[in-house]
Amino acid sequence: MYVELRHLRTIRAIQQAGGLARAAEVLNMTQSALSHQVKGLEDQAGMELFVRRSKPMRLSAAGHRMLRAAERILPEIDAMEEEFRALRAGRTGRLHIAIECHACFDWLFPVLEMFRHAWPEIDVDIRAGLAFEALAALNREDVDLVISSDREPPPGILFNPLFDYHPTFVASSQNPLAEQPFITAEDFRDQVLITYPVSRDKLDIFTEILTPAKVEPRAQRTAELTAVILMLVGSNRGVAVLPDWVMREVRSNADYVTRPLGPEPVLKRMYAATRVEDAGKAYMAHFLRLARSEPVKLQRGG
Amino acid sequence: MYVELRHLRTIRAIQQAGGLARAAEVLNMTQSALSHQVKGLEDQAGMELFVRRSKPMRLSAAGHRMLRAAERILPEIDAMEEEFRALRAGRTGRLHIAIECHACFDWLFPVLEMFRHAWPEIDVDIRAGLAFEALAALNREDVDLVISSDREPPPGILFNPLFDYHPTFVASSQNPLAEQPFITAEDFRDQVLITYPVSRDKLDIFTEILTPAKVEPRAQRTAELTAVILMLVGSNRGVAVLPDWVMREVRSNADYVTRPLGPEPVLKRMYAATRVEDAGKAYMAHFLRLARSEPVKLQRGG
DNA sequence: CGACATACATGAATGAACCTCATGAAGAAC
DNA sequence: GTTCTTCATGAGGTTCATTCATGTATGTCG
Repeated sequence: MYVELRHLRTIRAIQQAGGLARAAEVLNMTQSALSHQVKGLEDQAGMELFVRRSKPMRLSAAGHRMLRAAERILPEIDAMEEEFRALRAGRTGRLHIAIECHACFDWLFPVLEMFRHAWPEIDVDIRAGLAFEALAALNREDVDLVISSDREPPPGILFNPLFDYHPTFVASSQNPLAEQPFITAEDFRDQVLITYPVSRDKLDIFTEILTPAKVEPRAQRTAELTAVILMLVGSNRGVAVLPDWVMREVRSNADYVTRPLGPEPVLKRMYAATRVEDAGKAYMAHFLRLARSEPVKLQRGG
Repeated sequence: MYVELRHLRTIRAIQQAGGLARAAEVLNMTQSALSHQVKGLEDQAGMELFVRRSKPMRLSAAGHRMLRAAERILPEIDAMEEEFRALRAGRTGRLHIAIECHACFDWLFPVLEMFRHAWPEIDVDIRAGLAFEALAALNREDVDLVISSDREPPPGILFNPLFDYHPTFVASSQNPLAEQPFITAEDFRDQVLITYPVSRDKLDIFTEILTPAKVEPRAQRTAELTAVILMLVGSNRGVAVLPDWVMREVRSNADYVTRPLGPEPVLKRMYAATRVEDAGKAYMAHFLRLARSEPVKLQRGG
């Protein structure tokens, strides 16, 4: 039994138009075509879908069952097609974001909140968990945007610069290092380093400082949340290196000291990686604009 | 955009099989056919539904949207097709019943209850309201069975006899007519007659007694429910004529008297009208068997 | 790094499915 | 009874999905 949407449309049209000839007009076909089609469908179904005793033919019991299916399914199809039209028009789309940078939650949430208001139809999501191989996921279209500070764009991927930041040292004000004007790799030998639970090549402190200098901290422990890391640092259980914008709240707090990594301060750039073919999309451009300006405002405001 | 179920099946198969070639096997087509089809579908959609950068091709964002539609719609179709198979096999069907005879609720409910257990898949319903023109509704396939005591079967309709019954007079034991051995038309001249709220040609007392004798009762009032009619009769607010099986409960009650209509008792036959083409159906035969035997048992049991 | 295997795309040809046209039959309306 | 409406039917043409044969790109293994 090979039912097709065409058949469902026919069933519905005949019911609504109250007859085969009228339905044919609605469907832009000849009455003959519809008659043939109904006959074929009834052959497939193995039973009569219409009662022909009275003249304008009417649905039989079985026909009513099929009408029910039609009335469930066809609106579903219409909705999908409407969504595709919107998709083509660029009014809607998907923005699933992967973040390689844990601390980015800080500014990403406010940005997404603003974005959602401007583009309510866009399917927005943050996909944690696949921090690994986020760029591959971008290529596979598992996600549509990756927040990253990598630098070598693979082919087909665009790295849109967002803003610059300083990976910044933070410690308890009781920590001896609080005396120094800046912090170097060697200073970490005696420290417990607190980081996000991700691989070292995703952590600025390793990629920029420790790994090049071949220095290993005394110990390393991890915490998921920025607030937890700062709490541990505040109680002098260790030191951390976080992007400067995270320091907003602790800079005015006497329990903490923040210091640049030195001697010359490390400067890194945050990127939003997208597929090149998404570059032209209006909602994508809007998101990038927000992601460029809002974090900076937050930073200044703090 | 002419989406067809074939396309939805394709989308789902490619997703499940994890690739076009494998999906082609599942769908019993060549890989080439599927490739052409996907291309056509993407032309229709106006965008790529699959990502071809990596080798086994995968759904794009838009493709995922279509997959969602497929996963909603295809089970719906499968369910319908399964139902049609069951319909062809006679395991299922529809049994919508119209009753021209109000008092028939009494035995119809127990019968339907038994029937539902034996044929749980049959779509059972009682359609009140269209007591008028019930036979026309049967022809239009609005209903599948009509409980009636008419006698002239229209072409295409089968009148299956169920059982015979006596329209029986019932009154309060305080009513003077309680003295008589039987009741005639003339006896109603001084009585308030209580009936169901239907036209006179559906009421035995009129068709069999009063109309032929051209007798009009003193007054007529109506009540929907048998229990209400009996209550009114019991408090001597009027008299009624009901099928004998209804009297089951009141016959042993000293407040009531029941009398045959006379001089020779009126005998009527109850029928279940069906379409001739439904005659062969197993569930229909089963229902008729129940409707023949159960009311009689109820009558004896009472 | 080159050879081989795998996976998808393409083009022409075939054939089935669907549509139209012309016409017939059977109710329904007058 | 005549006429109008409504659906059915058959032949013929066109469209469109599928197949076969082959090309191309990607992934994999020695």
